[in-house]
Amino acid sequence: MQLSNTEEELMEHLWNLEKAYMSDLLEQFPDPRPAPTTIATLLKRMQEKGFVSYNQHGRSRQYFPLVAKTDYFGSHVRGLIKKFFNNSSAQFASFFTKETDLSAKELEELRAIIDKEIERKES
Amino acid sequence: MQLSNTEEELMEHLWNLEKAYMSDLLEQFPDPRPAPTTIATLLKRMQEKGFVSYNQHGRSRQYFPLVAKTDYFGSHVRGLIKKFFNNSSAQFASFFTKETDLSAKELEELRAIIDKEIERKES
DNA sequence: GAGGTTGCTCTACAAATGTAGAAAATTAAA
DNA sequence: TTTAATTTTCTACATTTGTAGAGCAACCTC
Repeated sequence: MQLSNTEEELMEHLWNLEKAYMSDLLEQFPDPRPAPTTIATLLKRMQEKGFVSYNQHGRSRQYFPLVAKTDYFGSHVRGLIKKFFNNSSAQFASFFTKETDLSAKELEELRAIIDKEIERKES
Repeated sequence: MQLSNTEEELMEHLWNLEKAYMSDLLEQFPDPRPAPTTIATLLKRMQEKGFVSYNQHGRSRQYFPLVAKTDYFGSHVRGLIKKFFNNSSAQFASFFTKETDLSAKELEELRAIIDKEIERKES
């Protein structure tokens, strides 16, 4: 099952913190903070969906992600590519570089990454 | 407002066809086809959300997208980048190349694209 | 040890989503 | 022209999402 939008936002915070108590998570939200019960509900649903677990640490729980950000994100992107780009990563990459307006520096950086990848692949 | 998942799928077909009658759209779906009323409902909602319009063409309507795929997709990706990569395209690109397991050929292709972009930028 | 604070579960409820039947209107087909 | 298929609107209903109060248990504080 998929995370909903709000759940995803919460997950982001959890990925950043790696481990967190309710209060830590609550703190992460910008000012008109959601009610603590809202966060609690979300965490519960996320547990049911298998994205989050916790360690009972004294009185309360220290939550942590069960799914790595890279995994989650990777499958997300693959989904997009499949849906919009006929499953062609290169087609996507092409679109991406053209459309997202990378700076010269970013482009250089990206090329370096790719070169490294190519090298890695060759060995 | 955003398209929901099913709406997005339908939109995909519409982008592919460019213009389409109900029946054309219905045909696009793999076998356990949704009921025609389902498609109709979706189209209606998509019109309300401003993603689709139509020309009354004789008895029925020829639907067409109001939003270009590249625009829709671009803002989608930008959203992801913002949410997951701290708004850094390069960070995203790096992740992308590392994680999506491009083939050697795709990597070469991608590098060519980037080189071209760099060139374009320099001029 | 009485009262506030925190974190949790349970319950609730409005809005959005996924799905489609009923019915009307139109048209194609026999 | 009677019948059958097509397209649309309306209505409906279960599920999921966003949001949070009520209430309870555990703790902290004086």
